[in-house]
Amino acid sequence: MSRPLPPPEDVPDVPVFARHDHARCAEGALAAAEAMAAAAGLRLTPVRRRTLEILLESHRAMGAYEVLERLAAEGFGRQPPVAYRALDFLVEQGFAHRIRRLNAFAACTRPGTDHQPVFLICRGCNAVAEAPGAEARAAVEAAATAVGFRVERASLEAAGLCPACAGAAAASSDAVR
Amino acid sequence: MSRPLPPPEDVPDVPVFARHDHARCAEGALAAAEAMAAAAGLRLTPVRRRTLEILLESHRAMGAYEVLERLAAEGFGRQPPVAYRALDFLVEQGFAHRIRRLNAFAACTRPGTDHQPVFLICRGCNAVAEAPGAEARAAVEAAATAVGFRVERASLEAAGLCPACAGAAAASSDAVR
DNA sequence: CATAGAGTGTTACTAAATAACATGTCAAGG
DNA sequence: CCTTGACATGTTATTTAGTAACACTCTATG
Repeated sequence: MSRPLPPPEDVPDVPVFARHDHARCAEGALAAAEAMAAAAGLRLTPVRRRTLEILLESHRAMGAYEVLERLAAEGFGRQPPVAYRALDFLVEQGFAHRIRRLNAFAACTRPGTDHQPVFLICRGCNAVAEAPGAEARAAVEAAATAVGFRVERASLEAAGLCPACAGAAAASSDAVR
Repeated sequence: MSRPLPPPEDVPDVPVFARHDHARCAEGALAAAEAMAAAAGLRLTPVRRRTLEILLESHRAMGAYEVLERLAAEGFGRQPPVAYRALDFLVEQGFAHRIRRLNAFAACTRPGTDHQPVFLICRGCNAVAEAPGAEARAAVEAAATAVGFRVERASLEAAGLCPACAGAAAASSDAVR
């Protein structure tokens, strides 16, 4: 059974690129995922839960094999499907995202809130943030509709520099001058 | 040497999802690539040229290994770097695009024209079309700027159904009724 | 308490990508 | 003319991603 339930509205909009209380941020996301899974009658089993926790440790995207290594070290299965199944579950439920540019996965920073983010991938520190994507998605939709294409899914990913890394880059190029 | 040159303006805007004279479409793209490479002092060598021709045969995205198989059969090298190097060259020069969602490559339908397309990937026929992406990119840029992120590159990819496949799907679901 | 379905684990394999190194080609400068 | 260096092509070998297929276990339900 999987009865639809309004998502919790108390998930704070965490500014990933800003300093923040990460422990609290991760706990919140985990709690939200737990609540949603329970409400939907889905099982956030040990592997799945642990996988989410691992992703939540940082705001980086992690490869499936990197996750697998961690899981294996903690006594879970050591074969690829173990990681892929857990990750696929998390992605399906919206607790994590697949970052196609990196062939990797990142925890969702706002689980439960209905969002279609643009992913911002910093090439300096590898952080992945989610920016509101409604406008961008509307524009993609419009461009597609204009040629008769029916969009089912869209991935909007931007690579570049986060504020901190851009600042650092500017500072070091100053130093050279 | 690599002097910048204004791109040729005579590349027709081919509607990939519409019926079109594909031989002419492919020839045009190849000619444009040749002209651009010559103008920029770059070498469109046999492997590179052949790789582009292979991609141009269809409007599908092809995996590097699929391309490699073809190249090997024609007497070129049979190891992955052969294909990857040619493909990377084509992508760098804007003669082809990397489709991240598919881990694959597609020939550019409008080489030389300065474009930042949205890719439309049909799950029915695997065709990949390019739709104008200026608005969508502006929206992504705006969303990024709002959180202080500096965008360097963005991939905008939509998966769904092209007009023909959407029509076919509708027809078959009619048939069931 | 039987049993179907979901979940977890395995083996085995295919596909994608890159590192590191050897060889060939060709144009520019001595 | 011949050397030299840059670029291109080829190789071997390895890493990283992803999936198919099958066996076992647990658990909710009739």
